[in-house]
Amino acid sequence: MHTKQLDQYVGQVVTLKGWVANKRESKTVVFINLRDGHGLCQCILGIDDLGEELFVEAKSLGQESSIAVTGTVVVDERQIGGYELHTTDLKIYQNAKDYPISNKEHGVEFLVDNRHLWLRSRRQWAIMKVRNSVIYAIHNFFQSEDFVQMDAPIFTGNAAEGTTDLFETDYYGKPAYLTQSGQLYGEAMAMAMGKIYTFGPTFRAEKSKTRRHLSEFWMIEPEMAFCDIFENMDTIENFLRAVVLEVIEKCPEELEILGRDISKLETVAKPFPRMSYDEAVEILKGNKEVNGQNSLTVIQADLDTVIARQAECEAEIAEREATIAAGGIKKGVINFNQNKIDGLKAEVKQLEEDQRNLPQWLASARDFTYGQDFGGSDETVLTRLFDNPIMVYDWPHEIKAFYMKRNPEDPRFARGVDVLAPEGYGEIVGGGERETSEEWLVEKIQEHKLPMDVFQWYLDLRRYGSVPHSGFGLGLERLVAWVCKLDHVRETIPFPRYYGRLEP
RNA sequence: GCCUUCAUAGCUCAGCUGGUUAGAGCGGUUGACUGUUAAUCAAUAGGUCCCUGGUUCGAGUCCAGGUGAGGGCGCCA
Repeated sequence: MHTKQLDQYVGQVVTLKGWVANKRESKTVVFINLRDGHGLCQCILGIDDLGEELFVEAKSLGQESSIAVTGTVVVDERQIGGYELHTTDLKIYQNAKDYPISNKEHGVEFLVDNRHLWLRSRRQWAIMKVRNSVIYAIHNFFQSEDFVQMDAPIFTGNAAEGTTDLFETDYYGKPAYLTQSGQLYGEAMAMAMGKIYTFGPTFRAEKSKTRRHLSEFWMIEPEMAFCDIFENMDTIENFLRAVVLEVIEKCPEELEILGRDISKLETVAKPFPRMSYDEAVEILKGNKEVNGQNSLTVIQADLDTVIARQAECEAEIAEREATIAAGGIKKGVINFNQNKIDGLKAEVKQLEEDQRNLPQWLASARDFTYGQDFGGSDETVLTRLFDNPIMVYDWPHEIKAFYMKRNPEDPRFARGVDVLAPEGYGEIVGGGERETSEEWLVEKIQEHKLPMDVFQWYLDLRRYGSVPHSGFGLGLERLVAWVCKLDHVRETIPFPRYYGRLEP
């Protein structure tokens, strides 16, 4: 029995077990918002129903105390969830005191330090539910398409894309690395099973302090035999569309709590724009328009909007501060204004950040040198013109991994594809068609100065029944961050690991 | 690795061009009051102003170094 099942028990006596999310008390009645992991329910504890002794105990309950309440389920439209419990009995498992996370605002560091408790708050609950649905939808898609799920090893002796940024461990006296990608193993498995996908943790020792990097994250890597880059792009598009639409359908309440504008996600039903690297560079540099819009002027306009908004915020702060300073108003009104001011000041800080970054991004896009990889800011500038994920393919082969297949019609390019999410979320998928020629692969391994001996088993795949094959890697946390429209990927995983963070 | 912003009460923040006794709200405690929704009202406790050194008659405030954190770049998913 939990709070999401109350609709089946209207008028009946039930017992709910959970935690005190919030409490308001008076002389003869205590209101408790009970949180049980499924939802919330307001419980009314009256002195006449409980008796003097229990009522006094109820009054003393601190936030996050664990309790069981028994009472009658009553419909009440005003309440979260639509029901409330007229309580007649109370069992206290523990009366918790001094719970550190209040219902007020907190800073990032404090919240992450208290991640084990922060997970209980409503927003975090919603994110974890969305993450769960995303994971379920991913399995659902691949299983229904006859992919076999496989687990790639986490200890590896080789490095798919070079040895930098790897976590080294001691493996019976030899160096071993925590996996950066299961792809090479996925390729081997695809030759056995036809279509496979991995779903596992990945480790990168990048010293990145940005809102889209983690040291430990979860990656989904499908690999398909007899599949070229264009079929690969079809799969990516169908896959992302299926996952996002399923999450929208299953998590309306969670997305509502997060304040997510669903219409911005529903666009995935439309085709994803596809463009070559060459075309993307032209758009990025402002030489080519998209739907009559130029990337550079749009970003400049964004900057102007930011400046205007900051002026608005500062005017409102001054106005509210004057209201408080004038005096003669109730404490509640002061609090209300003070909270608004706090919120506005946080927004101003963000806007100031934007004002420092946007001009840099603009310059970076304008001065982009053909042949380079796109940086984080370039991705943001480029995707600003689209309302759907975009797919960029045919990259200069020099900047792509050694296993990427050359375009047979134009060997300057490798058949890689990056999927860039809208709303500034950047690269969520990287993939491509794999090189099939042993000779070209050997050449590339030497070019990248990688140790040939650890790739012998991989080269075997080209010696025994080599076929065209493709695959991609999806970063789970970046996908969840986009679906939820979060500021930072660290909120998408229960216990984030990123540069400088190992606890809790 | 580079650039940038910041560090004041348990939490979120204010503290002006340096000035003697360190401020608010929330949270805690006590009381009042109320079908309340981050309730409200009153009282009350709570501080090594991150650390070290410097300038000064005087430093939370200025300077240098350190430590920790936020963000951006590079790299990536």
